Amino acid sequence: MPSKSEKTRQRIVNAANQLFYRKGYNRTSFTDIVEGADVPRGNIYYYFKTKDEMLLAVVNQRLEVITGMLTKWESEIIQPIERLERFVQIMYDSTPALLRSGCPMGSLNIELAKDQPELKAESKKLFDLFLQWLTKQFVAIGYPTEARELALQLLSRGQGAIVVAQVYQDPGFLQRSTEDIKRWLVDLERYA
Amino acid sequence: MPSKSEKTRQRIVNAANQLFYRKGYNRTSFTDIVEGADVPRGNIYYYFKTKDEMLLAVVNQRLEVITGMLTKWESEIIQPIERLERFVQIMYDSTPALLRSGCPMGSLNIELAKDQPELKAESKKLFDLFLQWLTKQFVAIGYPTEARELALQLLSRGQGAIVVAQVYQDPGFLQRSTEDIKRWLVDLERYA
DNA sequence: ATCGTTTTAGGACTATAATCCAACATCATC
DNA sequence: GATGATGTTGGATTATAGTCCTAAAACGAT
Repeated sequence: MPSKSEKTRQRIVNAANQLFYRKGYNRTSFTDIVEGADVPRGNIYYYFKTKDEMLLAVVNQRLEVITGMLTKWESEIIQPIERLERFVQIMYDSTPALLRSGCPMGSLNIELAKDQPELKAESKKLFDLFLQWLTKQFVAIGYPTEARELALQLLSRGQGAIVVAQVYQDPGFLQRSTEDIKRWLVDLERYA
Repeated sequence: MPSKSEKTRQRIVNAANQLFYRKGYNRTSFTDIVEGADVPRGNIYYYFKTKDEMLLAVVNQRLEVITGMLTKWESEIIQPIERLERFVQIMYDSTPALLRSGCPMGSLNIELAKDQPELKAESKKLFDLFLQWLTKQFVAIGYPTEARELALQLLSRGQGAIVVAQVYQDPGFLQRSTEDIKRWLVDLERYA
């Protein structure tokens, strides 16, 4: 059972996670987090000394959640092509959040890449995790040598679609893009 | 001839423009701008009352520069397909800046889309300008009905390539992506 | 040269952010 | 149930950001 303290910590990380996504890292203040997590002002510093530390905690939590998701997909979905389709599908399923706040992983990296190299390195791990997993799937459908490049291309397509869909608040574009990507994947598998 | 005051204003806008690109809008302070433009602290408020106003000025300047560029392309390049290729080429030519700070238009929109809707609407104009121009070119190569969708796809591909190339600091990926896009364009024109 | 307008100049003021602290409560263990 | 470790609390402190103000300098027109 999680201790009371552990639960408080979780509340803080959850609040920070959501705020970093919705407002961006730099525009999120400790006050925001404290209010979001409903913990008294000073208490937060018992858990995290700096805002940077909070980002690490948030990224690590995301990494865990994503790892869990990908592992689950690998155990539940037998065909690698269907795993890839599942990845694309989740993008489509997240349309409302993506239109509102963009890609949680992409927008964070873009924000931090500007001039916060240490934090960017941290958030890049999210990309690495997906990249590795996607690469593995592309290997499995028969592209041992091009797998990594194909994984990068898949990420690239996803990121592009999300950015444009968000700029134009256009769920239709996101839908058509995800369908395009799925067609591309199916063709790739067919002609492997 | 530009008056002295006009030149000062320009220096301020130029400094802000560069800083907004390199550090992002929210992480750029008035102090940064004042130092970058080398004007005394208080003087800046003679030109811009708020930071928001500065963003408007920066966006407007960018719009003018881009309009000039696109107009020039239209007068100098006869074939619409070559105009489109030129658009892609400029992406490739900007590799170092894109790897460092991302897409000036994309990253700005992503940053402001989070929770600054008025400012986001302003920066969206940059996308609109490109979208309109690209749409016109796709019409010209024979896609009257799908022109806008193709233009969105082109923007999407560009944004995705830049994001991934920046995350992985990979100029090669950007190069391959721009080549892919050019091939796609050429094929589009061929089978119009 | 004078006068009114524009521009310069630097510091003052206010708001908000991040960080720290010292006293207090709670809990596990002996 | 006494004691040390763990966690809680709200306010205090400090840094930084954005905004404003007032006085002086520069400029342009008469």
